[in-house]
Amino acid sequence: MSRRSQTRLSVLGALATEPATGYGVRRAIIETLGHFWHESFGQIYPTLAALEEDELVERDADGRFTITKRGRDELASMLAEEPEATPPRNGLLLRIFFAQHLGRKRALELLESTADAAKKKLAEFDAIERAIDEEARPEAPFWRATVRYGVFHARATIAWVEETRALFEKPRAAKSR
Amino acid sequence: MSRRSQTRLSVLGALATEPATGYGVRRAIIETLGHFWHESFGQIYPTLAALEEDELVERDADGRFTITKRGRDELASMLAEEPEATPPRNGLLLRIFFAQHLGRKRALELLESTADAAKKKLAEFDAIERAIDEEARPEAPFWRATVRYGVFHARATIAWVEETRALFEKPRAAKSR
DNA sequence: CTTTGCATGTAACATGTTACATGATTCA
DNA sequence: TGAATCATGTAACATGTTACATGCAAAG
Repeated sequence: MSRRSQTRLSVLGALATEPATGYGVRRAIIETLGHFWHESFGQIYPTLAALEEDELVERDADGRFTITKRGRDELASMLAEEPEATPPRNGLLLRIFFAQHLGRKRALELLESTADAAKKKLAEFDAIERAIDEEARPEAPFWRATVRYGVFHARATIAWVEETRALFEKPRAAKSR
Repeated sequence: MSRRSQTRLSVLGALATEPATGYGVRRAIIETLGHFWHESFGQIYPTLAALEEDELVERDADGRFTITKRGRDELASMLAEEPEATPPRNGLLLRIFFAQHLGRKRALELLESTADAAKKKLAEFDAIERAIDEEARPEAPFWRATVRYGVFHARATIAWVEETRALFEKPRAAKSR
């Protein structure tokens, strides 16, 4: 059962903040968790149906879904489980690892585009941080923590590119056969 | 076609380094890429059969697979593609984001176990770095780069936990930046 | 009156994991 | 002899994406 569905968790979490339609759940997830979570309609609608079946959510008169008491209990219990250790699959590192077959020039280009993407994210995170501060919701510390995670890791990526660029530019060790 | 199989890429890459049986491919991937890549037998065997069908690999007398010339070309071309942007699904951040429903104590425990795991990884990365230096292979700069990525990001996680712990322990002081 | 956004849903497909079946070889 | 490791494979299942079909309502 290792790969229990975290879709349920994300949907219940979204509804715990605010009742919404299926469409609205997706929008909420994109707007708030977009940088580190993703759900598609093909997952959300069947999940909502299953949650309703289990009486964890209810559909109100407007067609919006509201989380029930049992739903909140279930949410708390799912949150308490250890986060699923996603099997690691980092496409960037796969390419760097085999970069000998890619060539130095392309490898350097890959590094640059990685750094550019990280810098773009940093700017976005900065905007999100300010938005959270302005709203001053009770959830603010938690939301802020997720954004800060993004900031720390984007900076780590940029620093890694700096170091790695130097490593790749040195002709000494990086000569391919 | 956005979700092209990167299993092919990892298997071809492993065979470009050294011919191996299906079992050996898996072992090679675990030993070398284990921290940022994963393949299961259920993927490897059908992938090897498909690669053989496409004449990208050949089976030699001992039953080991060897990459062909076409296989090397295909590998180079796959490496040149932009890394797949894996839909973001970070179970830790999902829990942190909804941590209001989890409780402060459990949230802090989650932070601590995250930091512990990161510290353990740092030690492992350190050992791998030294092993790479000792072997002195031509691939060393690239292998080293992947490990260094892990180091930078593990450190980022530890630093983030430090900051976040403070944020959770006294939610009033949410002004730092 | 047409485009855009809201809203729901499904079917086909792609991907990937887990559990199992099977057998050979190596080594203590 | 018995355990561990090497080795191959498949079937059932879980998960998730993409493309499509459908329709309403608001805005321009």
